[in-house]
Amino acid sequence: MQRRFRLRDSRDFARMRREGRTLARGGLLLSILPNGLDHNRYGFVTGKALGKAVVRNRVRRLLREAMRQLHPQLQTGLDIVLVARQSLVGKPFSTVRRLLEDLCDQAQIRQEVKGADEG
RNA sequence: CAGGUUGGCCGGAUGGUCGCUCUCCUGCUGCGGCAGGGGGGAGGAAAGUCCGCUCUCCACAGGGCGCGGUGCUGGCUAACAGCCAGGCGGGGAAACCCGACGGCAGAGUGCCACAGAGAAGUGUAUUGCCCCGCGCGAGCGGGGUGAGGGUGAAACGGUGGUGUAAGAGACCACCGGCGCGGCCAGCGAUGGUCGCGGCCAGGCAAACCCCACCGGGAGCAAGGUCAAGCAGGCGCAUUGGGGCGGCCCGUCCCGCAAAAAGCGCCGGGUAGACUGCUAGAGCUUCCGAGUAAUCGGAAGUCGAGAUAGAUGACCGUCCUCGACAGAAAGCGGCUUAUAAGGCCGACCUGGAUA
RNA sequence: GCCGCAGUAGCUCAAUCGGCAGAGCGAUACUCUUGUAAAGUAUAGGUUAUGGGUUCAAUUCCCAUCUGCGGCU
Repeated sequence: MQRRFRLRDSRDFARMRREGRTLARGGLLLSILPNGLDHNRYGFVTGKALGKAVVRNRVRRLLREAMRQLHPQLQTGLDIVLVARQSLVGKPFSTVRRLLEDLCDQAQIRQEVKGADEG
């Protein structure tokens, strides 16, 4: 996940909390808000309630990898924030990936990809 | 061979594809970057933040009081509450392990609940022992005494004798303990030995305190440069305001009456970029000094630098099947957490054999 | 990352200079009532966060650990 695709400004996070659309499933929160740019920006929130630094790093890396694989299929011009909850700790990558796909389908931000029949 | 003590090392290995971050080279560029290739990319504890420093700012970091820390001795170190060596005390048959280990006898103050006669003062007397007086007698009154019983976590030396009405360091011998002095060994803590003394002195300083030594405060979110942005107000001449963050002295800065500037307080604005930022008390090997910690020298070597915060995903192979755990300025320690096990030493005890 | 504070009964808090850990609310049982509430009486409830140390004796003093909370850009 390159730096220009990261969501970094705390005011953007605050705007997301106020105006964003939020979906939740299985210990994962997905918030979406249009950003007016020609690309997407992503933010990952892994708070201290998840555990120690190793646990938080692990969760964030899984989320980032899952989002990286899903990125070409998504609509552009969105700010997307993923918030991890306690129940996500210890889940394998396949579970996290499937959870994220389901959330994106529920939010209807996945573009129609021909020839891709996953899930 | 069996049992035990102790020190150190290892903290999964390897290959492919797709990604992340830093850096170098080449090319392109609309100077924001992009493409290709090469290289580096978490730990022994990175952790807790318990100590010590480097560094940065507070003008310099000065004296006294206060406050805090350390506490056997010598050494090592940039420094330490760390390490090494030694002493003393305790545990163990031994190897060895543990110890905040200055001073209640250098002075003063305080506390020692309950129980007990008495908890530290030249103090006390329930039972007991002894003497005197009274009474036919059981006993009662007065006095002496502190050994025994009893209480307690702790009770004012122990044994034997002299002495006495009964006794008691009241006196004597030995022992234990304490203090002083001499000599010997040691840099020293201390140990050994000889003599003298008073008869014996309770415990607690992780109780106040005393003594010796050390410590100015804050912390990389320190600090510096640039950009963007906002709104100003109040105080500052006589023994004024402030640095000084506990106080005082001393010292320094500003002001000393036009304005400006400066300093301080309150309020408002910003949360971006660069820097600090990683070559250092560095690491490896060898040689030398030292019992050791460590130090000196030579040669070689460069091993993270993010900033919503880089190590991940998938597929294989092998093994003894993988724990605790993730850098945020950098070091030296301490403490705590740690799977399956493996490897290399040193030493003690017992047995067997030579 | 750095700095600081706290932990006692189910909850909110006490406990002098170290000397048998208490109060209010709550809980349980009983009385009162036709019944409930209120009121009254009684009872239980604690490894003082955890583990060591000093002391005759520790909630208190010291050290380490765990948990929670706050501040600094």
